[in-house]
Amino acid sequence: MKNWDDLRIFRAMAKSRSIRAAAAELKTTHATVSRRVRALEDDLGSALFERRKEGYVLTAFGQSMMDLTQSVTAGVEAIDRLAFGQDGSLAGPVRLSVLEDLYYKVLANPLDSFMRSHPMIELTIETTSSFRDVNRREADVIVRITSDPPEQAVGRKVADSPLAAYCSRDYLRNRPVVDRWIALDYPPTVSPLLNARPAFLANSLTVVADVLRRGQGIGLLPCFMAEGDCDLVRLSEVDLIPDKEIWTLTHVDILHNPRVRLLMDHLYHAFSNQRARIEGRAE
Amino acid sequence: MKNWDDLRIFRAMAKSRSIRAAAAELKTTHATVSRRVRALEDDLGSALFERRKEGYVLTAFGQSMMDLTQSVTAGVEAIDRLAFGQDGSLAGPVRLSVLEDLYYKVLANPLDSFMRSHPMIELTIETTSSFRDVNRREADVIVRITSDPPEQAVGRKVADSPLAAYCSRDYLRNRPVVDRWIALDYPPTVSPLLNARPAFLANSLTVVADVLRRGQGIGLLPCFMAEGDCDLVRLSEVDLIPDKEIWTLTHVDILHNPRVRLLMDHLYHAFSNQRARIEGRAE
DNA sequence: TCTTCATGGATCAAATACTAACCACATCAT
DNA sequence: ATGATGTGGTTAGTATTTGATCCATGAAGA
Repeated sequence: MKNWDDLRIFRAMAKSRSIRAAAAELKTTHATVSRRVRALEDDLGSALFERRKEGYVLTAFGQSMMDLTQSVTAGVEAIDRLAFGQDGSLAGPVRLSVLEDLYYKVLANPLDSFMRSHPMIELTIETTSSFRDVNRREADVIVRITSDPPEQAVGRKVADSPLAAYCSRDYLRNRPVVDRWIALDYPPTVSPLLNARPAFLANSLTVVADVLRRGQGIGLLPCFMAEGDCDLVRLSEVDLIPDKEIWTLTHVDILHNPRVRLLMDHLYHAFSNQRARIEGRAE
Repeated sequence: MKNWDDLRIFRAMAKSRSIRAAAAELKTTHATVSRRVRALEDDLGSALFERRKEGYVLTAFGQSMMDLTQSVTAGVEAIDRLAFGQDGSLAGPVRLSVLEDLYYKVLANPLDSFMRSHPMIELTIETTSSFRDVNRREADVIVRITSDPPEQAVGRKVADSPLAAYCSRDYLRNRPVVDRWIALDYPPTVSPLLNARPAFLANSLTVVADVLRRGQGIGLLPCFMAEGDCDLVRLSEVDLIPDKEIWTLTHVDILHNPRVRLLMDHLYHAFSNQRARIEGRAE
């Protein structure tokens, strides 16, 4: 193979099945992707993709190629982690991935102080719903709400994240005989399911909380979302419902990087300080 | 990692421990190798090599890197073989690696006729003493004189290659009471060892045969080297000594390439036709 | 000692790859 | 229909990478 780097382009293209999407992922233009893919096909002597109306789709040969690039990619990812882990400097980048709601409700202040204490660390916070892969170093540290943390990752459970029922003071005052239930429809994060048919469904914790604040009904929320919110009241008649756990995670290869350690420690303390509230044991 | 292709340069550099040597292997210039290695070091953030008087030598980090590139290289090699095996065209390149002496004594005419029969095949014959690795597709087909063909390779044994004792007619006429022995000192290929202390040692079959032709003494040679040579006489008093075998080898991934098949078949027939002579059963 | 050879650094013109901008075409919602 | 959006192809100008060359240095040979 003339140019090993073409495999990087090939993989992006195979995954996104579109020249432009691959270009965006690779932070380049579609002209470059097009040219490099064609160069690779010329080099190998066979077509890798077939032009279809659904997009570029792998040929049988392309599929075999994709399988074989697996070990190449794994090697490159391991190299990236090795290099990052090797880096003993306190100055430099760390990337944190965290659910946006968790950032606002729990981590905003602690991360602010983290950045003040370590101004030489370039912290990138990626608040996202879809979780990043620590293997690929899409993020260096991940705060994940889950019940089973992934293999390969290392880290610690920093809190439980139970659910409780909340509503506004208003709603509580003029409470109807039959409660109106507001529910979250958002599988990847938390799954507060009810037998009652919900009157309102939203795929965002923020939206559910907002609707509850407006007095529209009763809803289940993770305690970190609602405890300490002066507009929301917890219904004491409904017990805490154990749900997910909160984990801080990283990869063993980069665990010894001092910036990763600092951030992991800081996160641990941030969660420790707020654990009572997050777990609904406030007051 | 910004550019996966830098790993190709890195590996060449690590193996040759010299910028210029790596450049030669990569068919580029030392300026490029120097730049790319530095670019990789910048990208990874740590030094890969240390400048010593013996040349560039891997740092501890570079050594770990080298280990991790193993799977990358293996993947790329598998890809190369897949692409070559995939190529169903009769027109195109095949590379054959064969010991120079074996080429002259056994394969010269058959390969000449092979090229005449298939003018669209670009046959590259690499006559070399050090054997090529079929895994890396340093050669597509290899004729190897060995007693244990390598794993991973596929092929067939095409002949035994026993040794016999030869000398010139001249020497035989004026034979001294104590024979002068001419011996080969060449481990990688054939190892005709004797208890008698040799009067002459050479590391080339051609040279040994030449010295024998000049009447300098008696020597052991593989039959393919001496049988049919009108200047050399076999000593009937010394029995045939079983030694190595001759194998034609390729990689399973490229076995179905039509050019590889044709060449393998042609080689098999070439050896079949001359088997009696090669195995010392001539006349 | 002096010469020869090979090594790697530095420089700049030439080759190459890249980006930005355009286009034509398809899909989809209005 | 029709305009908006997203796709990939093409091309011209630019930016980057490369290769040829010169240089200084150190090791090996005469």
